[in-house]
Formats: sequence, structure tokens, C-alpha cells
Amino acid sequence: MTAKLTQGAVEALVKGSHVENPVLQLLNIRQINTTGVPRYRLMMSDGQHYLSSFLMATQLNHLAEENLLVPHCVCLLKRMTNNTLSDGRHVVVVVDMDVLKSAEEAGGKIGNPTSYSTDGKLSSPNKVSSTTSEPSSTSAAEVPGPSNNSKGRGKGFTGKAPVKASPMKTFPMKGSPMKASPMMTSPMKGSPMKASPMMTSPMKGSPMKASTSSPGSVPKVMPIATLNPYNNKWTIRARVTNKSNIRNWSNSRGEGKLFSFEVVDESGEIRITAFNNEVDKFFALLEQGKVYYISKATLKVANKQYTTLKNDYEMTLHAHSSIVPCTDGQDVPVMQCDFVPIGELENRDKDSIVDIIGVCNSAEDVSRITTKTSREVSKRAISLIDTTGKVVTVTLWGEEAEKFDDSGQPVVAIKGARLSDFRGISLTALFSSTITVNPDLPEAFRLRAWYDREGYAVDSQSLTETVSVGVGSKMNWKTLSDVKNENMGHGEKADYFSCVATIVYMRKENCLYQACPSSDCNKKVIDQQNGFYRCEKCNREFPNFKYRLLLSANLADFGDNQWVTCFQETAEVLLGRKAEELGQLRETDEEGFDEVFQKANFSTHIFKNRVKLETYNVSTNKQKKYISIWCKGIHLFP
DNA sequence: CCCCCCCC
Repeated sequence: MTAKLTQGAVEALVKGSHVENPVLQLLNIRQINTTGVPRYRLMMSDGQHYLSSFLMATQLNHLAEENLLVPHCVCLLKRMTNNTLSDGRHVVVVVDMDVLKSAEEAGGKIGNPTSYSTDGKLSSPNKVSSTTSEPSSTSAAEVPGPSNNSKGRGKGFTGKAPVKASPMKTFPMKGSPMKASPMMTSPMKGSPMKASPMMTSPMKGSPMKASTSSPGSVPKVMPIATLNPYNNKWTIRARVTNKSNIRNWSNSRGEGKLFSFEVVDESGEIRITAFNNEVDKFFALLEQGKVYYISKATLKVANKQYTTLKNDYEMTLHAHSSIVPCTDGQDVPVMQCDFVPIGELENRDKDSIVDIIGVCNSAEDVSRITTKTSREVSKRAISLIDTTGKVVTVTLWGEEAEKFDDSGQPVVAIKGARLSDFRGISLTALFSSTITVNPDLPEAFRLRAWYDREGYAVDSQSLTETVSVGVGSKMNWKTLSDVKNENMGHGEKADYFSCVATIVYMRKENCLYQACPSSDCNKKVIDQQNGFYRCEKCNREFPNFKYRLLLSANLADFGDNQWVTCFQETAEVLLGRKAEELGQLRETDEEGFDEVFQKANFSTHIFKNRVKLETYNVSTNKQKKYISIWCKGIHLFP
């Protein structure tokens, strides 16, 4: 049983040409990151050429996890986007695909494909010892990540789990005839459902898709945009995009608890609220990012005063409401975003709600403030830049402020931020905002490439008047001796500076530590010497751990030298290896491990650093001060 | 049936 592959598709795709539904054979699949959301790279063959520059969008991860993507299986690629890395190489991101034939059905490698190399030459297939191994010329570094440089360094795009564990909408923006404020755009006005190629009914299924998740008798699945209070015979099939915590209320009308969540499908979005009993019934079932069949809820007119969603209605769950997980919902978009370029914000009205995406080129440290009502809340301002060269400050609150990490200058997407006129133009995140770090979006890939190539150095302009040097995008160039002579970091707040320096030494002996494997915890675990590792923070034992990097590097410029600390993201850029790879290397190949450091040593980069004078207790009555410098970003020195 | 969205 042979399958017909789309000859020439590999070359066409990697050159950025459109190929309609190419059929390709998988030769190899490899997970390229070991922390955060798994990310897979595929080596695909069209029977003529093979290439491993195919990156699978994370919403297809279930295919790998269900063991459907086995080398030699034949795939129908239904949607792809092409991305160019900062060094000019291309990556084909596979956004949607079906497995047409299992490896068994395909019966081995089809044809005798040779490695396709982008410079036009064909390398010998003999380099590959077997079809299930990688060609030696490729590495995980072909993946976009922060601070890529032409040496191909960088981390996997999803090396960090999104702040809210949900990739964002990965389909191209749907053309909206109404480009006005998103608040004005009612989904009822257009005809968003008209012959949308992404529309799928739950009954539709590709050969390999499980359809077991459909409930026994499913009322007609309706697009969210067509729901109204006058019809209660419907089921929606939608993805949870923003789930709140449980909150208690108490007022003159009574008291109780509630939580709300937002769901999205191809047609639109809606907010759903659960009270009391329904909180107990549904809170644990609903997971951010997952798809559910939802039916029998009450529709009511949304109070526009309180909602930022593009829907005239909202839903309340009641005793007979039904929510059933849908396990084959990968076709349901992850979020509906209508990103406003930062330079465009000047033309928007105060208080309008916008979706924004940019590279976080700097961030304040988190701080605690007291509100007018005497509540304490955490706050952190971050600044985002995009290709308009404009920068805007966004304020994050509460948990979002606390857990935000700007290391590696990630791409940040915020759905539903509110425009403020404070200090010119600024943005603030709301309870209803969804913040995603390094989203799996073409826009994010483009921004990453742009920033690493040129954006980091552009003469940018901030829409938000900034007070501290730290926030804002101007490079605060210093020599290492300036940092000392100017007593940088001695103030209450940390200072930030950029320098050009050469790495002259790295403490490789203790650069890796064994960290808690749970996704949001990076705490060092204790080896129980019985095959288990204990995390004090999670108060749990695990059979495994993940490697994390904490690298001390000595930087030198013409006048001075200085120790700086590189955490995971920047250390991975510096060493050109993932923490997990290095951990494995240290265990299995000490020479190879040393080589990584030898290679990185004496390399020159642009370092962006945070400097702060810290204090520690030497004894009960004696304190010692020391200068702490963290590297927050690394760029290629021209 | 909530509706808190803060601070400089």
C-alpha cells in the first residue's frame, strides 16, 4: 500500500510558497524543548527531499502524545505558516494536519529522498545513519527564540510556558470588515460564519481523529455568534480562554460565590458565569485552553459596562447546564485577537479595550501598592515594543505581576488591555485580560525575528513618559567601569544598563541544578537517594526533575571585568544549548559538555543587565553588601 | 445573583 507524496512540496514550503494540502511522509519527530509546553520538530519527506525545518504548532501536540506521529506515517498538511529566522533560515510551522496513513499502512520510507539544503545543494543522504535520526547538521537552535543570533542560538519558542497556559489563536486573523474599535464590533452584525474553512462540526473527523468524545446525542452545535436568548436548543463547542478564580460576594441582595470564564469558537466569544452550586460542579472540570461542549445555559444581555468581550450576550450556568469535555477540538481557535500596532494607539480613545503584542524589552521589578480602599496589590510595569518602533508601558496586577518574568525579552500578547492617558499613553491589564508569554502565533515569530535582528537597537520612541531609566527602550550604554564609578544599583530601585563585553570565564561546575519538574515551579529539589526528588515548595516528591541553568559568567570589556548571573533563558542563549541537553551531556559526555563552554568562552555580545546593591546577613548583627548583576538579555554583537 | 480592574 503506497501513498502518493506531493513531490517538490518540501522545497516549495521552505521557500515560503503556498502548497495546497501537501501530502508528506514523516521521517522523524523530536521534542525540542523539555520544559514548558512540549514542542515538536518534524522531519518531513516529499519522496524527493526531506528536511527537518518543520515545527509543529502546539495545538497539534495531541497527535504526538497519542502516538499517531510515528516515523513513516503519511500526513496531510492542511495549514502552514512560514517564518524566517533572524539569520535568514526558514521554518515551516505546521498549524493543522491529519495523519492519512499510519506508519504500518505506509510500509516504510517512500522513495529515496535526499536531504534538502536551503543553499540549493543536496547533501548526501548517507549522513543520516537511519531515517529515525537527525541529520547532524541541524540542531534545536533552528527554532525562533529570544535573542537569536546568526550562530543559530536561541531557545524554543515555547521554552517558557505561557503565563496563562494557553496558546493563542494560531489561525491567521480573519478579515474584519469593521476595523473600528473592537468594542464596537458586534459579532451579530457581520456574517462571520459564511463558508469559513475553519468551520467544522463535531461530527466531522479526519481518519485518525478520535470522535469518541461526542456526547451520545448532541443537539446541533451552534456558532457562539448565533446564540440569542430566544433559542435555548443549542450546544456550543468552544475553548476556554480565560478562567477566573472563585470569588465570594456579599451585598444587600445576599452572598455567595462565583467564577466566570470565557470561551471562543470560530465565530466569536462569550463570557460564562457560574454561581454557588455550579461553582462546585464545574470549576474543577473546566481547564484553561481545553475544548468543551456546553449546552443549556441561560443567555442574557451583557452589561457592556462590565465586559470587554465582543458579544452582546453572556451566559449563566444553572442546575441543568451541561459541560462535556471535547477531546478532538484542536480545530477550535485558541483566541480571537485583533492586535493593534503600538504606533496606532495614539489614534485610539482613552479607555478603549485593545489587544496588543510586542517584545518586552524591559520590565520593572514587582512592587506592592495600597489602593484607595486600603487593599494591598502587586504591580509591575513592563514595556512592549513592536515594529512601529513605538514603546508602550503596560501595568500588570496581582498574580500576573508577581509571576511575570522578562528574562530573554519574551514576546508578550495581551488580549483586552485598557488604554489609559496616564503619562501620555499607557495600558493597564484588567481582570478580563489574557496575558500570554511567547504565544504560538505568526505575529510573535515575526516580532521575535524583527527584534533580534534590528528591533533591539532601533531608536524607539515611548508613548508612555517614563521616569526611571529602567523602563523605556533606550539602551543605557555603560562600560563596566562606569557601572562601578557611578554607583549604579545603589538606589532604592535596580538600575539597568547595556554593555558590550566578552565572556572570559564561566563557572561551569555548578551552572546546572535539579529543579522541580512541575511547570511553574523552578525550585531546587532534594535528591532523596531513593529515586525520588523532593520539592519543598510544592511539598511533593517526584520521580523526575528538570535541569535549570544558573550560570555565573565573568564579563570583560577594555577597562574592567564583572561577574554577572545568567538564568535559564539567557544562559541557554549564551551556551547555545538547552538546559536539558546540557544536563544530559554532563551525565553522558563530559568532554562534549566542556566543549560547549569552550565554544561560548571569549565570545562577545551585547548584554542587557539589571544591577542592584543587595544585602545579606553575615551573622545576627553584621550585614554585608554586594553588587548583584543579572543578565536579562543577550544580543549579537555586530 | 458578580461587575474587584487598583498605583504612580
